Amino acid sequence: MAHAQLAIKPIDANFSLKDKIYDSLKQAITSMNIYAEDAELRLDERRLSEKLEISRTPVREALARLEQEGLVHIIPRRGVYIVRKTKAEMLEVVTVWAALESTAARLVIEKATDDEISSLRTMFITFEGGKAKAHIDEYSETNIEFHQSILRLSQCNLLCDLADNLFIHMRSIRDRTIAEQDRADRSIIDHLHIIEALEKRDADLAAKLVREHSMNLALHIEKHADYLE
Amino acid sequence: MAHAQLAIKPIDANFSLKDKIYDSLKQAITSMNIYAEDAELRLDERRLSEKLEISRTPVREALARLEQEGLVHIIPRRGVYIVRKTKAEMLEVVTVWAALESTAARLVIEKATDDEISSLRTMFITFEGGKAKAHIDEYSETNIEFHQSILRLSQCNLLCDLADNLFIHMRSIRDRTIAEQDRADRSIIDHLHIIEALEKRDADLAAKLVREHSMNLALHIEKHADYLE
DNA sequence: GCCTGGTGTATTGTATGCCAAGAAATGTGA
DNA sequence: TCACATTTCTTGGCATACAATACACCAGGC
Repeated sequence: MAHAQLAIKPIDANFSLKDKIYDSLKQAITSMNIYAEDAELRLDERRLSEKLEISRTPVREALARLEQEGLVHIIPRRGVYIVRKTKAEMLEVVTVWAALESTAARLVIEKATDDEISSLRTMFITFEGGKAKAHIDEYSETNIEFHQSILRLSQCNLLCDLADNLFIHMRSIRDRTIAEQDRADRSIIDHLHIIEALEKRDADLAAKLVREHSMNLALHIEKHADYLE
Repeated sequence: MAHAQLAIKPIDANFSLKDKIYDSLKQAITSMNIYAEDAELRLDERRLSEKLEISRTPVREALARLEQEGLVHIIPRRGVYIVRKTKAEMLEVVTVWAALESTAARLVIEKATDDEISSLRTMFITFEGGKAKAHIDEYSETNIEFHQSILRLSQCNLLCDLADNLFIHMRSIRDRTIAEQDRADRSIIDHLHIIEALEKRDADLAAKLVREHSMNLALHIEKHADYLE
């Protein structure tokens, strides 16, 4: 039903072009395939500002933030380039990711309710019994959701934020890391074991399983990710 | 002996005001006592640019980076403020720190030589036998050095960088966390145990000891850091 | 033909000016 | 005197102008 008064929205006064551009660029960068051979890694301030129909200043401030975050690299007087992680750097990302999620698992055991933990189970019902083969795409999403759920349930914002940043890089190569079917099946089994450890409130075991699960990804990258230089 | 060729250094062309200001401000912020009641948390773009004798633009870009890093908070049209962590946030910092250093310990065992590990011992010779009481100031430095050494020996840049950022916040309250003497003595004992675990190449034990050592700091903050709001 | 140096253009770095939003100060009426 | 409106001042947001550099291209000399 319509109100009799003019429906003025509270308006998000936190709208600043700088922030919008930051979000927009971040979104654009994370959703493009950085590792394609023909990927355009150069970012042109002027073209960006023209395309967004604003001046260069807020664009530059957004780029400064992205550089601090490690998504782009600014070479003075040369230009702005989207960062491609080397294989070694990607392995570091996964290693730190493992550290963060493993600690998150410990916190989940401290802080999450039984219900919250068991909610993790429900997201895998579709895939139980090795049906992952038929639904690899969906599974890829569920997989991500699972890991993010653990971080969320840890109720540690810093952990979530840092992990999200790392995840950007992992996401950009996920298509090539889950493609193999036995890896998907294996992954589901790992996840179920992790959930069991959480349900038993066995912090050491859960932390260990989470860490090993992530480090398996590291091993996989080490062996097969030749596209990372 | 002098070379026959002209020794031209590549010249650090990475001089950009933006970066210098960033370093300068970061240095200034980390070395001030943020948690003093009379601390001036407000940063004024114009005053800064006048004091540095440059324009506001590079200052703003430096501030944008500092915001992304979490050291300052920019409120649109209101001002720039140095961030004071709440107690809860500081606990998160320590928790994540524990996660990172614990993983670093594992990596040290994988990657460091026996010599590198035993080098950790030498920095504590001065304090052995409970002499920490007399040298608390020096010990505080050594303490920091120890933790940073572990990170360095892990040979994981990402781990080091992230930990350094967290350390900025921990450093700002360290005077009040090590002040008690039994904490200093206890700390040395912990460190020696950690070194022993590293020498035995017992990854699980080392990781556990490092984590617990850091989490003790969390407990201490939880109980005694009332100055954090 | 290749190297050297100069020139022009594209692009980034920095300075500056104007504008709008908040905050503080001031004025005004009950 | 107090509440509220108005003005003024402060301060950050954004646009734009100018300066400096990198790179491509070209011409001339060896």
